[in-house]
Amino acid sequence: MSNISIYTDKLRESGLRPTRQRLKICEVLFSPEKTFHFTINDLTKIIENKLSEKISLATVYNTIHAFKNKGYLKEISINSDKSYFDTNVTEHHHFFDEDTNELIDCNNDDIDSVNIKKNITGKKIKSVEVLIKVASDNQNQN
Amino acid sequence: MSNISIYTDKLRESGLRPTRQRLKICEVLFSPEKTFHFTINDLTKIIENKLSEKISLATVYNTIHAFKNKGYLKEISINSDKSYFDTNVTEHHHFFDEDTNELIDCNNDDIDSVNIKKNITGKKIKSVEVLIKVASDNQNQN
DNA sequence: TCAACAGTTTAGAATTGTTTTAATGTAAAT
DNA sequence: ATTTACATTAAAACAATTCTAAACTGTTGA
Ligand SMILES: [Mn+2]
Ligand SMILES: [Mn+2]
Ligand SMILES: [Zn+2]
Ligand SMILES: [Zn+2]
Repeated sequence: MSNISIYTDKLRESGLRPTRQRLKICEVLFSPEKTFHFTINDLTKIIENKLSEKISLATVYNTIHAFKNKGYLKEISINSDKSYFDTNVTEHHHFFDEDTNELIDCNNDDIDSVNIKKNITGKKIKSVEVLIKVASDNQNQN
Repeated sequence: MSNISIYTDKLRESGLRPTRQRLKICEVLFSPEKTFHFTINDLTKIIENKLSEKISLATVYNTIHAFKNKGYLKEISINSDKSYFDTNVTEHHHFFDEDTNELIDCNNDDIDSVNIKKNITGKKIKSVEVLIKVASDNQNQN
């Protein structure tokens, strides 16, 4: 499939030139039908498999940050160990499975929209997100 | 005030002996009327001011983790830079001010309780928390 | 055509928050 | 008192992320 022009557009929109490495990142991120969650390490490994060649961590970080700033990716903080990124850039909620450290999207019709009665003077709400931590029954609570 | 026996109890309950350093940590954490949010660095500085003496980071980390495991503190992840801790251990929601990097508690009557219609098979819900990111109007969205 | 430029890749170094280590010190139990 | 277990500490190790600077690549325009 010739998604390549889509990828070059996204890169240019993000202020980046389309290069071999960056196009491969795009392929991994934007060709799957389903959105997904990943860490920088996940992504780097996937790319090195597909590319059969090393890619520099600096390139991955740079590209991911540019996409995040442009709004083509979201960053999700679960614990402070490492960052998770999300190719689903719509505002949505998450389950986090503490047994497997896995993030699971929550469809908007799985949660009633959150009704906030308070506001901070002089501040605008930028996002409202719910995080539901789950674990198998016989598990020590976090 | 003689909160000291309260502090020693909390320490013992957490599996720790009461020492000068740990009692000072307790005083900073548990004597204020209002709950508050802090980072390890915040806390260490406060303690060193009150104590007029250095305290080892390792001691602070150990004590804070023991309290967290016992449920006397909560850990909150906002971004992956650093951990925030909360002396308010009830389940509650937060505003996060992106301009100042400040956490603000959300009273339970400021948000309708979140209604979750989906569940993950074999998993129990451990917590449900809402994070509302805010910023001053003329601000670039995260 | 090809030199000059702007932006890119990369390995490795630096930085930051956190955890571990191991030597020394202190509280508690006997 | 003596012994034991646990604490404190500075410093080292660690892991995620960011920065650096040298080599590289694609583009531009003389
Ligand atoms: Mn961050
Ligand atoms: Mn870190
Ligand atoms: Zn998601
Ligand atoms: Zn709070």
